[in-house]
Amino acid sequence: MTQKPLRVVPGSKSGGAKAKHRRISEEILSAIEDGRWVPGDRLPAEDQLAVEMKASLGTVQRALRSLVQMGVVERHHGRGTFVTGARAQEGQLQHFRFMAEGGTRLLPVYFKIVGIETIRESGPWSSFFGEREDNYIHIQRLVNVNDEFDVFSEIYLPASRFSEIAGMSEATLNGVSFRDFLAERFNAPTINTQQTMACQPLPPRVTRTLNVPHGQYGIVWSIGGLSYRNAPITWQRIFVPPSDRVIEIVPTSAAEQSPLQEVF
Amino acid sequence: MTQKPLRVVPGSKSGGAKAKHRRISEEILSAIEDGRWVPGDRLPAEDQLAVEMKASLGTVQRALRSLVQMGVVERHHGRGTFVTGARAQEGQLQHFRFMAEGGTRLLPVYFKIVGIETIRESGPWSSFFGEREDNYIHIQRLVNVNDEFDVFSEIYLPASRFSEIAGMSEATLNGVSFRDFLAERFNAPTINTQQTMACQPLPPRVTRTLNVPHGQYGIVWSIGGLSYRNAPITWQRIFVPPSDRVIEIVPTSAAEQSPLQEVF
DNA sequence: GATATCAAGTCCTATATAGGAATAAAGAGA
DNA sequence: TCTCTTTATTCCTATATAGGACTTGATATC
Repeated sequence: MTQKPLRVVPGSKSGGAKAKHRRISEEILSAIEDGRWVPGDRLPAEDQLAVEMKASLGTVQRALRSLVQMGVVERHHGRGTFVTGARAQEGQLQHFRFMAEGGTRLLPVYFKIVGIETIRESGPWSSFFGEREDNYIHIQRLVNVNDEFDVFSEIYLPASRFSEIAGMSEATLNGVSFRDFLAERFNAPTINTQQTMACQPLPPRVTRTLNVPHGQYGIVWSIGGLSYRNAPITWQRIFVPPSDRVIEIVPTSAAEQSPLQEVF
Repeated sequence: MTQKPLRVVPGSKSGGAKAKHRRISEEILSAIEDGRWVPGDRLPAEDQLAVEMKASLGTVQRALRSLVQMGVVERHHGRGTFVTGARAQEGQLQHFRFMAEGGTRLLPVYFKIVGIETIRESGPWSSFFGEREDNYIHIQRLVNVNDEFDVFSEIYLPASRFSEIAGMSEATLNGVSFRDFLAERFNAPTINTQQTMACQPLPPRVTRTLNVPHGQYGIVWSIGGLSYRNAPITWQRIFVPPSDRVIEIVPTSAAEQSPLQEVF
């Protein structure tokens, strides 16, 4: 009796063989993840990459376009291809911005650290980071917006990866953007986020710090920060008390969600 | 004396001549905007498009990839290229989702219209739509989440474009997703959004409808819906009273902000 | 009638090649 | 010294071509 031919499941990517342009993208991405290239570095020219990768020019170009799309590299006509640095948004938080109601001008913000500690408690952050992690650095900050109103921000970092931070002084950390800081010092850029929101009573430590009535309602906004390949790196929570100030939600991806006419 | 050669400003796209692949993208996009192709339609095959557009296959493919990126078309191996329909997310609002705290399951929602009127007042919506529009259809809805808690939603539509809706009965409009409805009936898909948020006292008509105490604080969430080429089509505002329920923020772009491994 | 095979249509990947355009640095000329 | 020109490097666009892979429907076979 003859061997019955294998019936290939429709829709399956036969064998999981990845396209070459994709393999190249991943290879370059891995190199960046590993720190073989760091933000600001120039990659080899595309024709040279083509030789190294044993691919044609067009294939390498396509791979690089994917990385541009992801916000991992930037390309400049005539200059080269560069690993994207965490570009600091002057005086702004990174996942959202403040503006006056109806206005267009962004409002400047200032941070002040009100507490750093290492904790073992679990909470929403532990399910975000997964079960392997059990020590967290917990940093609480007071965020002032345009000298007018305050927001409370707290960040949870896995202690194993960022242990150096636990030893830093408040003076060192004051005023820094953690998004930039982690990207530059730890090669852990935030590429994407997971966000949830609710209107709830603010916890006592927050109402005390913000100097609003005990039990005041506010927006409780949780932001999980993900890096390359969706690896979790930060979990933060923002407490926003009532105010006229309106928060503009910015895109969650580093690949600056370009206006449509720029997508091409 | 000889004519001084024109000094070209560095960085200028000499003459504004657009790349061919981009011109093709825009041509197809225009056809879709004009309704020459409607959601679900299959576009001509890529090699046929190449002939029509007097371009090579690779160029057409690149143009089509841009449109996929924008969420305007979908391509299926072996089947064809299709204009993206507004895919209904069963029982879910379109700009955000509800889930229980810490849970992963999305909660179903139900709409009930509590008021339709045509108004002339101006407000945040008028600056969003621009000054030319002065009549708006104002639709207020009660949104029930999982039989457990309620949210208030209101939508402002420019009356000139959507006048038919003003004449529709509540029965017709009850339960529909306006995002899908506008996409299908008016060829006005929401491609992108502008969002702002604040914690503020809920207005009386909202507290009455939601049956919460007068003056209760809540999240006031404004969402401006934009279509192709960032043309404004809807302005809506969601009032979220306090609750344990946590809202998951979904990406604002129709181009399903794919997880990183799918970007390639 | 059910199943297997085949063929056409379509998208997907990849290559080799050509010339254009932006940038930066080296060199020529006043 | 300053300005202009040239050159090398680099990215950008576009073409023509080849073969592979998925889907669908028609055809042949049992």
